[in-house]
Amino acid sequence: MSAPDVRTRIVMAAMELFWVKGYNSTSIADILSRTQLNAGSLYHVFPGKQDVLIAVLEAYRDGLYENLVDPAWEGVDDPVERIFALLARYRWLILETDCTYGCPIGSLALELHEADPVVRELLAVNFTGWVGAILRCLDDAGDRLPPGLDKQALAEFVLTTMEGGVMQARTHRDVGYFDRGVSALRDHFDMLLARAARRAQPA
Amino acid sequence: MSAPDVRTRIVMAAMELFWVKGYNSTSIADILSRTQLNAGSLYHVFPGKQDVLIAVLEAYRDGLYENLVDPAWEGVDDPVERIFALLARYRWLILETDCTYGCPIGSLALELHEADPVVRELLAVNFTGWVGAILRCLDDAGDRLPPGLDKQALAEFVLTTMEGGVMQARTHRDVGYFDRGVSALRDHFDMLLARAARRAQPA
DNA sequence: AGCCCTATTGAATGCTCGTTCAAGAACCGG
DNA sequence: CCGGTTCTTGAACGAGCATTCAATAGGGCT
Repeated sequence: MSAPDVRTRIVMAAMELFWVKGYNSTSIADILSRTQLNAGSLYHVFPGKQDVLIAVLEAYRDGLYENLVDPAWEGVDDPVERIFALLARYRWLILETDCTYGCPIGSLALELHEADPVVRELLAVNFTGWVGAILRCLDDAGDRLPPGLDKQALAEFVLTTMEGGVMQARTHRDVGYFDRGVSALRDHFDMLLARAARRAQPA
Repeated sequence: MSAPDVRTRIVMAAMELFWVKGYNSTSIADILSRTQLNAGSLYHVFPGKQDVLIAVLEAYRDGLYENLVDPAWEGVDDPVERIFALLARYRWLILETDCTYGCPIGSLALELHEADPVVRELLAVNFTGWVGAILRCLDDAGDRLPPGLDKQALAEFVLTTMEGGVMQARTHRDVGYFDRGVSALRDHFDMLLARAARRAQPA
């Protein structure tokens, strides 16, 4: 319950500000006023603004399960349903933000056009972590999915569905765009599950 | 062959700069040096920077078929193949830019967090136009697709696949992410076409 | 108390940005 | 060739930006 240290306060404030305003549109002054710190304190901990971004991306990477995946999977055991539970969590975030929600990683990935290699690598790692969580579900689904299915590709496709749905929902300010994307993915899974069942049934 | 007028030169330069560097990272000075114009000339035509953005988005909207769709569809008549021909064009763009390609509209949609209503509407209209082109293909495919299929949703799903694939390909600097997304969408279409054929065959 | 190292303060710096505007050039109808 | 309008020039402005740093405070050790 003790006050978090300076570094943590900065990272948490920057996390939210980068998410709401984007990286370039967030000034150091924004972070300072939000954290009630002075410029020197920030620059004592971080060499520069980009290093704050790096710390934010590391925080997303390290908090993936704790902050996003585990809450979404609470009370959901079926591996396939876990995938859609995670997507449902994003739907909730969209509603909670009046359809202004944007995936923090996706937004940063598209905003930073000439990103430093370290930053780009962290963006990629964040995507890989997310896809890894889905991949775990697909592995757990075992032979309910067709044999020979490229599970890595399918896991990436789930991320694609989320990112595309979030992007369109925000642009149109309408969850329907997200819902229809998830619905299409659901059809995709249903067809895959049906195909696997058809092969398994006639033993 | 005569030199294009000032407005056109500005819009064309801004189109490329916004695409390469993003909106916020492109300065008026960038546009001026690229067009060899002076500040006064730009401000004589446009009230401000945002109006340049609006003109750029209108140009994308108005040039959708001429600059993107028609070239992609040249020599491709089958409506379903036209969808994948359009995606193939994006694949080519990704390769042409060494996997740094980003959809101009998608990038702007995620970069502009607190966008003016006019700008947001134009972003939405651009998406709608793109989806409309896909929808036309789906309609042309007629009863090759299952009856009762939500074609609007499927068309949006194609956009989702493109945006998600482009985003991941760029972040990982690897076309494979785009290819696997398209491949998953191909599977999706194959399964839909097979389902429709199964229903039609046993007359 | 005295010392040293770490942490904080907040004004100052230099830069870039979008935008303005008075002055002048180019154009055109009569 | 004149008068009026449109377009261009390019310096100037003020605001906001990331970053620096000398001065100061705090905390732990002897």
